Amino acid sequence: MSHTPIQPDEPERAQQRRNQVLDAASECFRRNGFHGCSMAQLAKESGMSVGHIYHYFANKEAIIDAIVKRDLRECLDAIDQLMQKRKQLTDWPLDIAEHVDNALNFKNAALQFEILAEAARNPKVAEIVHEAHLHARTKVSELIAMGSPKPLTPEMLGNKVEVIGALFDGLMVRAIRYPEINKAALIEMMQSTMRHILDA
Amino acid sequence: MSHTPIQPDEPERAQQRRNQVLDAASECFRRNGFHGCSMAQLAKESGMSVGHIYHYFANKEAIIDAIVKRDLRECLDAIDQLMQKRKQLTDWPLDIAEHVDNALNFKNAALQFEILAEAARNPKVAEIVHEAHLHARTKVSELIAMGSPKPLTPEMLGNKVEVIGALFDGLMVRAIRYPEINKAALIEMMQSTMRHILDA
Amino acid sequence: MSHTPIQPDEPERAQQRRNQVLDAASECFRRNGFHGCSMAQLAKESGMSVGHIYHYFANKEAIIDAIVKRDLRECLDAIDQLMQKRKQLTDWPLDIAEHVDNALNFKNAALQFEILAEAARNPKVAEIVHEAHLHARTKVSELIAMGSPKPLTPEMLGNKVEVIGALFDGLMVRAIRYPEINKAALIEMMQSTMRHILDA
Amino acid sequence: MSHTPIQPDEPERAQQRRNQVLDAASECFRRNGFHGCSMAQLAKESGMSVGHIYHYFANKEAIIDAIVKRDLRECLDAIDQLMQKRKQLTDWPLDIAEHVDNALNFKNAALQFEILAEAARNPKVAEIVHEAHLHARTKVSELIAMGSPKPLTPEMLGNKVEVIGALFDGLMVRAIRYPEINKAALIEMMQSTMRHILDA
DNA sequence: TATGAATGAGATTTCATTCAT
DNA sequence: CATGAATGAAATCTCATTCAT
Repeated sequence: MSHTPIQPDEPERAQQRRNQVLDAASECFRRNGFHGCSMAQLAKESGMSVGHIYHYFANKEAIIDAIVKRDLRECLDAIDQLMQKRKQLTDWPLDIAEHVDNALNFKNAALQFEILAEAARNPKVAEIVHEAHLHARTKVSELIAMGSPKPLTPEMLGNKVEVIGALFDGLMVRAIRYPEINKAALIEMMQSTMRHILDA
Repeated sequence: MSHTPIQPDEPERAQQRRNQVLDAASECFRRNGFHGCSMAQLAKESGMSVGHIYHYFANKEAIIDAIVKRDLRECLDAIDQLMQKRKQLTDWPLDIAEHVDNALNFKNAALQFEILAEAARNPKVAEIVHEAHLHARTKVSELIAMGSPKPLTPEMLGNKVEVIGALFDGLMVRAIRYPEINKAALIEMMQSTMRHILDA
Repeated sequence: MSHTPIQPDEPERAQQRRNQVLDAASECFRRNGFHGCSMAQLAKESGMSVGHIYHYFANKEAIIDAIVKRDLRECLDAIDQLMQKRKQLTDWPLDIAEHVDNALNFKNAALQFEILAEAARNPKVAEIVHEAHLHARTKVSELIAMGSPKPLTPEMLGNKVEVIGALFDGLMVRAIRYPEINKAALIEMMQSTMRHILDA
Repeated sequence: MSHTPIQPDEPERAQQRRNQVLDAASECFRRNGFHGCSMAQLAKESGMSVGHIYHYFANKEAIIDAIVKRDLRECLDAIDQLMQKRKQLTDWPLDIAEHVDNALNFKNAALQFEILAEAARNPKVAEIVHEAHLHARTKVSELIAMGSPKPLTPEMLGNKVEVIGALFDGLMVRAIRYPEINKAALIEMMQSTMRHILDA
């Protein structure tokens, strides 16, 4: 004879509401930038009132922080998925097509640069970004270590991770600056380059 | 043989005033972003009145455009300088230290991401950025063609340019995300990677 | 049998707020002109904040348009009232005293000229003014047709309406240019003139 | 052996310069209104520098005043011309076509309403306008007295002047509100109406 | 939980006016 | 006489945030 708990799904409901805001913000920030998107727009696009958004987020900054965290978490998740796949593959570097696609995706890139620009002036965002980078670095290091024919010093490993990371991040820049890039040819050259780095 | 210029400093004075604004804007935009920097701040830092800035620029957009153009022009100039040097060097790729420095410079990177984020939503800025990319692409292509042991198809050449470009642009991302990066080790790996790409 | 309205005062409240602004604007525009009256003044006189006015009106133009519409609607209403009275009167033209009063009212006239001056350069206001004129023309036409001893062609009717209309509008000009005008004597001559026009 | 006077045509030159400004202002004020026309626009359209306009006019107000004076003077001149003609005509009222044209001229009307709106809030302009009205009133009174079959009391005369004046001023309103008016038919009815007033 | 009315600071832009040259 | 650089106040409009309901 348990009485129905008073608010058992409340946190869940709250989480859903938060996500409603974050989904709208993700879209809106990509399109207009953090500072080109007003709380009123966010309210309209998320289907809730301006005032109510403040029940879930202390202020706009908090929404930005959450978006940054969420986006970077998605990047880390993508790396995790890659690690799962990797265990079953022998010729791992061939599998980069999807990641190149991701890097060249305009909307992803737009948000990344919004985040990087914000990180360059907002210490809190800088901290979030830095932390995420360290996480990703660790994960990718493991991935590469697994695939390396010979044992590597941590320094060597770290350098490889950064250079490979730079390659993909550099692609994101092309999503904005040079969208007509030849993706297929690019993939081939990326693969060759990655093999060189991994084998070095 | 007096050659006092008749009125050469009339436009020169205006040019100087414009630069006063652009210098302040360059600083201010790096620190606070295009939209985090008010005309009042710009006026204070450039040492002229708010109203007077509008004698030289139609609106804030025009200042942003000018900053973007100026910054990209500086990038192109850097490439030109590199080409001059290149003619006297045999082992060109060794000379990248300065460019890695540049890419890892925090303030440069901050402005680049501000520009990229703006380009992602402002068509006029996108156009400026795209045009600059094409220019740079052409120049770097010449550079690489000169240094290539064997003749290359334009497509191959283009791919190499983009991948090498991506490498450096990716470094810029690290200036924000991972400033404690080991620059010296990075340079070595970058050189090795570039040699691989150039020789491919 | 309670009939508490469910939410009839929700839009009513908004309507009241809108009117608060329009009442202040009507006063303020008469005194200072559309462009001599700032949003700050409007805010102060309407007892609400500048920002909040923008919840009810998209911009100042919209307030001007609304004022113009409201004022012209009042003119049309005055004509309607006249038509009601007319049905019970045999000697209609004698009843113009009130309308002459209206025409000679300084504040009314001030707003009319503000509107006409605005209409001369603002197409949207011109459209509103034109439309109102056509409405008034139709109504006055009916009024005159009812009072005419003989049937009239639409053209003749229209001409009479315009000339009589011009007479009253011309009085408004005197409210500004010659406020010491002898109103009583004027009424008599206006009546005589109108009779002539109507009987022609 | 008279020495050439040092600055004999200086005032003439000055007058010409003043008129340059007033011509531009007349155009510009009609188009944009007194407050919609900046000194910079005035400078550009009059072909002289902003600063130099201030040599000839104390401030913008003074230009407005001068425009108002000039425009009203032109009206008085038109009346004078009419009086000249009148002396040679027996059937004077037939000659109103030109004046109806004038009243229905859009640009004239636009400026008149600009002036009236300004007069309603600016005491100095009100004074100028009032004075001009009195002048015109006197002149038209003479005109009508000359054409009257029987002697008139000054009051009767004044009333006739005001009503006839109102008729023409009312036409100006139509230039803005109802530009598609049938001018020919209007002239006929105006003539008939004026005869009635004059003969009363 | 949910709304949206309300605020006021601040952003961009314009403009009459002054002044050094 | 003539220029236009320079100023600073003020205008319109936006927006993050709060609060009564």
